[in-house]
Amino acid sequence: MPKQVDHDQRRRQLTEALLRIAGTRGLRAVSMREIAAEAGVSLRVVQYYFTDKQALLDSGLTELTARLDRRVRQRAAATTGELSARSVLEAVLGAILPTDEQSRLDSLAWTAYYTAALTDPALAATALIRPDALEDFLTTRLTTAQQAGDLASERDPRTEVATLLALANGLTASVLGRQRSHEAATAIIDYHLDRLFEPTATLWPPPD
Amino acid sequence: MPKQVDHDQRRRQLTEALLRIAGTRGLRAVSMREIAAEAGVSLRVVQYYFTDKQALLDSGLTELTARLDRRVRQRAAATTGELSARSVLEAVLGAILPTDEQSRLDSLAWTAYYTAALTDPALAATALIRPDALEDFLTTRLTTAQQAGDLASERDPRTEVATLLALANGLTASVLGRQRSHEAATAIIDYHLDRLFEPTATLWPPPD
DNA sequence: GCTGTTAGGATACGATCGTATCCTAACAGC
DNA sequence: GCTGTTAGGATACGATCGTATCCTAACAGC
Repeated sequence: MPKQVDHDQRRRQLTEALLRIAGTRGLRAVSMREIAAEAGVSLRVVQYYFTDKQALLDSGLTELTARLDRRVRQRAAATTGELSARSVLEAVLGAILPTDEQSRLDSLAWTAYYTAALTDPALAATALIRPDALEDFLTTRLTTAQQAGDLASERDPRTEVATLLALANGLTASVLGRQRSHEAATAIIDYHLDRLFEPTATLWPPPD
Repeated sequence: MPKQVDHDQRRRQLTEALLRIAGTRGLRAVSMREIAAEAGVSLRVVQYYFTDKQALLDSGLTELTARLDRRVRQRAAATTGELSARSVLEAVLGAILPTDEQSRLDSLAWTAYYTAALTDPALAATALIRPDALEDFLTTRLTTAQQAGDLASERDPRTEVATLLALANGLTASVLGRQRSHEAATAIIDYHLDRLFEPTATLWPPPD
């Protein structure tokens, strides 16, 4: 076996180049030649390590999913000891919102993929999977919190989780569009969580 | 002046063809020739009525904005007499969520435009305007409701409105991705509004 | 009826795209 | 040292893109 090259490393290098382009200039700007230029290799190398463009796009989507998953887990792990449902929610939602430049680029690329998948059957199967696992996990957490008395009994945990995830996605869109800062988005989520975990009975009657 | 043709009508016809393509096959599939085919005219006609592709895209975006605006106003007008803040919010949020096939197509096209604008300076100026007018209008409505005692005094009207709009956008994304039905999305919004307009003091103490 | 403008048919331009092909330098195994 | 495989350079393919150009049929104004 001559000229040993780490194929996985090569593919990673090219996938990262693709995601940089997608995050800065959009999926529209992603072409085989642009990826080659961004990765500093020739067009032939891109062709050599991926059978076709679709395989490259699939790889980008897989990497993006892995990155988001990693971010969520890292945030969750960072709240060691802190096992309250609220801190878990804060970690997950904080991982979804773009904060630094890198997560902004990834979030942009993800949005581009999601939107493309809405009208592209080749991407739909991979990009439009329902985030069931995350929703189930958070719902379980919230149900436990409710049983412990940390959440008002008339609240529905699953609906609350669905609300929070949709809210985080909606806020992400506005942050990407620079309509609000990520701090402003975080403040809105905190406000919402404040109301969610408020004691059931307020002590003063409504003024009338 | 020979051969009188209604230019505005022609441009509308072409703009609608563009939006049909954008809503079904994405902005990616929008080309001068595809628009011509969709509108049932020759390429030359498309060129004749729009100086270039960018002008056509701008026209599509303008029309889309007008349609959304029209939908919101129609829903608002349909709740005649019903002047409660909640019914106004229901009307606006219901107009944002895709319900029938037409609003789904428009919502898809809008999402495609918004996403493209995130990485395309030529669209950014028009597509990424902050929806200040709507947010201000709803905030004023909610503030009035609060003064009338329909909203708990510790709620912040502007944050609540921002939350609702972001929630509606997030839910729209999930409806477009067929991750939930528009009925399920509406139920989530109703649930949220139930909590928002709940009497301040609940009558029972939290179980502990 | 002649003339000038308008609406649009026909065709071609260079650029860029994904993909295919051909070829060679470099090295592992014998 | 010869041989066969691998990694990648060079180049070309047909398709499609936005745009430009050339030309003519149809009609309003005189």
